[in-house]
Amino acid sequence: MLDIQLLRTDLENVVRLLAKRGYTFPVTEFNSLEAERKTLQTRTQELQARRNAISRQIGNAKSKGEDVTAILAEVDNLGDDLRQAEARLEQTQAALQHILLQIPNLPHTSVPEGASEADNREVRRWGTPRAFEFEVSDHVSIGENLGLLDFPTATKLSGARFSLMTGGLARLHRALAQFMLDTHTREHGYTEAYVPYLVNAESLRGTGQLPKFKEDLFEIPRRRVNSADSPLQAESDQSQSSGNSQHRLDDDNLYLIPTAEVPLSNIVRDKIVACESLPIKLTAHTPCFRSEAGSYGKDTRGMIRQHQFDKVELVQLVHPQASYEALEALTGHAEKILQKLELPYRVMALCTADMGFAATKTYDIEVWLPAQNTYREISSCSNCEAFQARRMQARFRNEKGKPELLHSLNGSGLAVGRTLVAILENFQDIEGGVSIPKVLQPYMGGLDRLVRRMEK
RNA sequence: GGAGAGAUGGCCGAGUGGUCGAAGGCGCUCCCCUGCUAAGGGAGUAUAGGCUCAAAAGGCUUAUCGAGGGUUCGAAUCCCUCUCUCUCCGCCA
Repeated sequence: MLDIQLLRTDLENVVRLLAKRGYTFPVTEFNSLEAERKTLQTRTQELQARRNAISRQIGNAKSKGEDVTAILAEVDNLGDDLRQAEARLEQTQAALQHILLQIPNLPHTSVPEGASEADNREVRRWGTPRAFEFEVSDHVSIGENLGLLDFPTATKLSGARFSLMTGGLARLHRALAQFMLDTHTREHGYTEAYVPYLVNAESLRGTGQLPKFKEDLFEIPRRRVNSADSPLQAESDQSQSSGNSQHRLDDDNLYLIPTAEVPLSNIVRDKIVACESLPIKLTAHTPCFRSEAGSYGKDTRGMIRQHQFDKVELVQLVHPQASYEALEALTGHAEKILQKLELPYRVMALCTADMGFAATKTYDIEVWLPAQNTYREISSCSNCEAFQARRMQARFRNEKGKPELLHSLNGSGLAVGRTLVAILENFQDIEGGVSIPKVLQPYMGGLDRLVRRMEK
């Protein structure tokens, strides 16, 4: 969420910056709502002040045993006026809030301007793609030929975009997650966390998935007893507006996390942490769930795009002055994993058009996939500045002792499934085996190669 | 799932309709006193808004006592709904 003060004082600049990322700010609507808000708020507060003053007067008079009927007559119609003003103000503020929650973050000055992902800028490359002396297979063929990857059965169990791994492949998957966690906790100073995989709407609003990207999420409705058949309940239900109770019902639902960024970042929601406790660096290995609505036909083969995938997430909550430095460091932490695994990759600075909703600046890390003969995203590292912190009311006590919004960053370190894909494809051999990167071998009980087991 | 008890500031805790953003204590900050230490005295110490001001300072003002709604001129206090926490019973990895 952007600072509404900024919209009031420097709207022109905000509109210009948002246009860079292809977002058209509803200027007229905002201005008229804002003007309305101002009038209504002033009037409401005046009425409230009057009510408070008169009530105080009544209290005074009563304590002295004086007659208050004269004063009471004075407030006769104040109540209605006030109620009306309050209701209209609330409506206007809700409308403003609605607009505010839909506005993406402003791009940082260092972000390349662009119209599509084609305008992303390569920052650096690491490693050299291996030259194969045979025709490479993709991870699906490799995994299936090993007898360790089974999409038809996964489809039987759940449907499209799920996968089933067994044996050495399942273990390799687990080894990867362990290896990543160990590296980040032991070498990069992150604290490991175990987090809920189901979160409430408030948390998702905090990190920016709600309200705008609801259709990307898996929603778990809370079972509620229908109280309509209980006459006692039904009666009390009528006292509430139906719109309100509907709203509450929605808000009560839980959602499967699309990324551990949500639970990790929301740890500081509604908190004011001590300045000395920054930076807070957290990592967690979790499954992630995405409905992938709107990606029909994209990456339908294999485990690149799944409804459920594992990821080791990195989150940092930092002092505002340190956030861009932290973004470089965090990206480096994710890169380190690929380096240790000896997987070639490149780092892309996303252009204004390709960045996520909450980010001011994002680096994507793309790993080399021989079968696709291209680099594919395996991590996305973003600085959100105060955008999420403002939604979450996540603050720290600054040097002057005043609460100030902190900056939040997140990045994958890394997507486990895609890393597995990269290993299968980059380390395949001519016999259909896959050698296991050195750093993973201790996690595999010393195993150095996946091979097809002889059928008995 | 059943029965009960709760939710107040950084923490503890008082407050059952009026001047309460909230007593008292602890903690913290500053000042005073005291060779040092210990003890003592004083002052301060929530957050988010709005209006005003060129800005800062300041001034005026609103909201917030788990959340939402209601009653009332007036709600931390009364009523309703929900959420969460704790205790006991049952069930369970």
